[in-house]
Amino acid sequence: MTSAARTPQVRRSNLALVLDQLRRRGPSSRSQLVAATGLTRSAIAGLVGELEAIGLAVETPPARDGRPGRPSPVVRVDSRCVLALAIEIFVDEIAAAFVALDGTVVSAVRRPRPRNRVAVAETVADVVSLVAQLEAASGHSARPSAGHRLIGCGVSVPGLVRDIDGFVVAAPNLGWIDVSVAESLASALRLGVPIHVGNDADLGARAESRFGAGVGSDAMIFVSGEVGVGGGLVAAGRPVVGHLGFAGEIGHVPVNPDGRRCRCGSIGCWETEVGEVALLERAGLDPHAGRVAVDELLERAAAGDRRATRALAAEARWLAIGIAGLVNVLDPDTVVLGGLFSRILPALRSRLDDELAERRYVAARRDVAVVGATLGPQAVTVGAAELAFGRLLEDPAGVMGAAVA
Amino acid sequence: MTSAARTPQVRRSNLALVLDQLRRRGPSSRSQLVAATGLTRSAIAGLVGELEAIGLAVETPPARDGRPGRPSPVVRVDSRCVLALAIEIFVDEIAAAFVALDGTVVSAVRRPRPRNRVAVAETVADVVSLVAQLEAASGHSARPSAGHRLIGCGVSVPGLVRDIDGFVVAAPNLGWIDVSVAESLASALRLGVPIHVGNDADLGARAESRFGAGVGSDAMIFVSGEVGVGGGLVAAGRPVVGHLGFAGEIGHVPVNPDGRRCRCGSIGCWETEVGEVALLERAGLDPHAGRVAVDELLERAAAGDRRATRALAAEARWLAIGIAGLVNVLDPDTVVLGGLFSRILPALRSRLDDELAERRYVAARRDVAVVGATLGPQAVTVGAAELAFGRLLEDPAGVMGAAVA
DNA sequence: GGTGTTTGTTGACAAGTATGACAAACCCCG
DNA sequence: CGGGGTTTGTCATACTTGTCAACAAACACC
Repeated sequence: MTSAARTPQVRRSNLALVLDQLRRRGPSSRSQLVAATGLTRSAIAGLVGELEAIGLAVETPPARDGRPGRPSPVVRVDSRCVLALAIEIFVDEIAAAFVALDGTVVSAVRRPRPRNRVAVAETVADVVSLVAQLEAASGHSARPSAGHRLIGCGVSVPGLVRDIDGFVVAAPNLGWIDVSVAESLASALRLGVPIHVGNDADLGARAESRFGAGVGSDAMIFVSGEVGVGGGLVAAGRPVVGHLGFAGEIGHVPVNPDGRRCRCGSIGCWETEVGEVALLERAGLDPHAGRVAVDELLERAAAGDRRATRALAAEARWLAIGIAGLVNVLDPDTVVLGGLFSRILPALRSRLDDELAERRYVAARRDVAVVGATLGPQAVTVGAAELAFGRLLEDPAGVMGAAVA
Repeated sequence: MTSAARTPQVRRSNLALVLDQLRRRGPSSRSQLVAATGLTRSAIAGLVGELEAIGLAVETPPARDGRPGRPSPVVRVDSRCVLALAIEIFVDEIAAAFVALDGTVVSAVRRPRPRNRVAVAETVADVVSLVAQLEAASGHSARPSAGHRLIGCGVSVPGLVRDIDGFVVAAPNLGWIDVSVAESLASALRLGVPIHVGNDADLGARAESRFGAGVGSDAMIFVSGEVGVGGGLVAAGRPVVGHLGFAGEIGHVPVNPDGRRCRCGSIGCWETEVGEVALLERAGLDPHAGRVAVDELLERAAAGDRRATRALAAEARWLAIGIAGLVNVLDPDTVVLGGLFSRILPALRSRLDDELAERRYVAARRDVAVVGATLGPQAVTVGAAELAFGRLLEDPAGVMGAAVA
């Protein structure tokens, strides 16, 4: 409680609370909202009414549930009125999507791109054209229009993103250093809405925490394996961003002091031992062949290939070493594995569990669920939208213009 | 904001806010409180009046500061009215103290104990006698009395403590497993106030964050080196406890997969490479000789002894490896070194900085201050009291009985 | 001693939730 | 089909809390 609870804050906070409940628990009856929030029936009536008036919620006639008493109308998040534009910038691909407030992806387009076309200006130009394509494909406009209102834009970048202003301090895989992506995109797209930038793994974590494998967990770690290894943390139900917003760079935790030099300059970072490159190298496959090579590896292992099996075992061991450290530091109840790791999880599940049990401090007293991500590649999309919705979720009436009769 | 902002909540929250400000910034004028909280003069007047009425704050006549305008009375935390009883259980020592609401240790006693007398029953008996000694020495009573009111009791234990109920799940150095220290102490001491139990490093972190080297930091890591290595985390200004309360067990992060077996059962835990035992062993000294041996080591190193210097260098290297990992994961603005580490920090400062710079991901873009703890051994005392004051700080009027004319 | 500035005090006001009475809508039962 | 029991929405009212504006008090400065 850093800020004072001034009178208008009360309304704002309760409005946000109701909206949050609706998003968390899905469509709920007003009486359920009363029970969940502790507010009175009249207060809930007023709050729901306001959410409805500003176009964030809709009430549907009560469903007959067979229980005595007057049936309570069902309130749900209005998934048609407001949208967020999610933009994802990866090394070999860019993507754009419209996402509704309830986390559903309304429309999405993605486009691969050559590895030699990742400069900032080129990327921005490509994104502009991709957004135009998205508008054409979806029939929606990214600019404020009648039916659907664009509320914000979230951008995913594989790099260190400063929390306060979305400044990209470094994106090694893109060769970016000190880039104001938000400003560039703002002037190129001219959306008229704020643009927020976030780290891809952080956004994935946000999405999994809200809509995916981390639902219900108040202390979660998201471990995403792609070319590099990224992560996002949730503590006390909230994303951990750290001082500048760089929290979650778990790929660069030193795990092997006698290991290989990492492209970050350090030695024995976790991502020199786990992830696509390390896995494929150990299996004797082309380390830069991407997803198809991983599938090949899994097939070989399933067929009993010795080298493939050993590569997976090594991956499990190093994965366990890193996860054990994170678990001991952060004591989560859930560890969500995303990207590469969720694909190979079935193949190394038992080995991983064994290694983990051996390395967790007082392992017997913990119960950490290590699970695969459930949103797949949509996680980053939804997370970027979540970032864009941030202000709206904190102050629904303020953002929507609060003009209520 | 998970809970609804009901009407009385507003008052509670603002009361807590004012008290928090007074503790954070020290004695403040009412006008300073107005500026800091954003509340109006009349609201502050009411809140300060209530804090005064329930005995948590005192107003003193304004000091002449030479500026125009009506001088504003100075409000300070009343350090006489309420006390917390802090009990510290270490391997070779137990301690008890009365701590005031402003963090000052009013009276303290400590007593060494033989290593073969650490069973739970023995410890509880010793604590009871120590508290009696404290009462005699201080003239205060641990039971509710007229002048000073005991508000709670905080207990520090070197082990895994479950957050919700203070259940000690494991304290390896004491040989404790699944002990309800709170219940045992409650029935032995009969204080009439709630007893809270916490991990020693977590409590030290709390104290350093509030009153020590971490003041003003909203993302801090506290690394405490004693026989083992413990830690406490602060994110977004709040202690990170994790799912069960076990967060901060940084001593058991795997840092050396080819290292020694740790007493926790795992291999290559951080505390097998740093801490008193590792340091003394490398220097060729008795690893269990304690503080005097460390002093001896520091003297030798200052005198140019090769082996001592090398032991310190190794300590710096492994310390940097662990800290770099934590920094990359949590992105703090401050790393506070406590216990052993703060004592040897001057001797390994430059080496540590070099090693850190080499291992931090995108090091140039970060500015993390690595500093020594400032509270010394009092940190745990103050932290335990802080834990005991917890409820009071969240709901001052509710705990104090709110009888205001 | 007057003026300007800052701040505490006071009472009227506004915003929001809580309360309680009442009506509506459902189930069950006869 | 109608009455009793139950749950819930609605409405008017009360209460709590912070805000606002006017005024008085206490200081520095001239």
